[in-house]
Amino acid sequence: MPELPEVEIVCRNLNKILGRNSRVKSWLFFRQDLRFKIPQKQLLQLRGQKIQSLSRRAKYLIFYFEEMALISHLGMTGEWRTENSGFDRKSANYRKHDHVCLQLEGGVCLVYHDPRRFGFLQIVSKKQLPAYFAEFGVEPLDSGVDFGALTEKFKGLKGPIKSALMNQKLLVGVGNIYASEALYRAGIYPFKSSAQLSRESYGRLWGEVRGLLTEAIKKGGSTIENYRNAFGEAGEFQKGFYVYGRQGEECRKCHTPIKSRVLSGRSTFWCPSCQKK
DNA sequence: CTCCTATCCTGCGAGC
DNA sequence: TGCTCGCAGGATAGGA
Repeated sequence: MPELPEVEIVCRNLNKILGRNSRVKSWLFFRQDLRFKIPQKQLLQLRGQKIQSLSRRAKYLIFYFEEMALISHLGMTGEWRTENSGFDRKSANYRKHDHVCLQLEGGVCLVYHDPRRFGFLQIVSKKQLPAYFAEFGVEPLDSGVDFGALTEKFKGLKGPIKSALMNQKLLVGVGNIYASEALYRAGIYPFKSSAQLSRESYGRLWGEVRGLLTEAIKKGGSTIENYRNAFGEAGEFQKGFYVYGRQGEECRKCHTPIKSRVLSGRSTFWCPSCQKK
């Protein structure tokens, strides 16, 4: 589920909830061995504190407290959902793989659910945040991104363009699905070397990345109107995929069968006619 | 340096 | 029906 659009949607939905109830009452821990061990003691120290704001950086959620920040990464299968106060392990709506419950004053609980446990929660001081994200690339949806400079960086790379597009040190938020989709939209062969791609192609690619992510946020957001029950779930956008998961099916534009091949261990999809070598 | 592989986990669908 | 296999949207350590 979570590439940039999905994390952005979770962030927006959580913000709606936190607008009303934002003070931490306490925490419940059902399981602590996520990707990293849950920092229980530090989380408990946040009791009584207000969540000042919640934002997204790359595929990470950041909850801001007085001195500290809580970082939440959803890994592959992480979800936050709401439950009413009184939720615990014995509640009827407790689900397998619910690991943490953040109880807010005012009667709402935020429950972190993550079957594969690739996600994590970390506490860092707010001062440490710039260092934490120092190695991360540009936000594709920010205004004022220097895409010319990004193009030059990409042109200095050796590997295939799809790998570069997924490298979070250059550009954040694009994962395996949106990489294939963006390259399709831009008419770029995924295995083409980053260095050999023309500046014109890069110009198209950045435009398509932004358009794609924006559109995905819009579609996901529309399905998740009833965010209190369903936020965190994938939206409608998968219906609009042009290539992802469509190997053997016809290209929506030219009817050529979509191909797929593994690149760096990740399934890669493209239309051999629309995306020429 | 850069690139690829394996790995952390559970669930699901395909195929037998 | 029930089993095994392969694969899944992230990120990183370690080897070549």
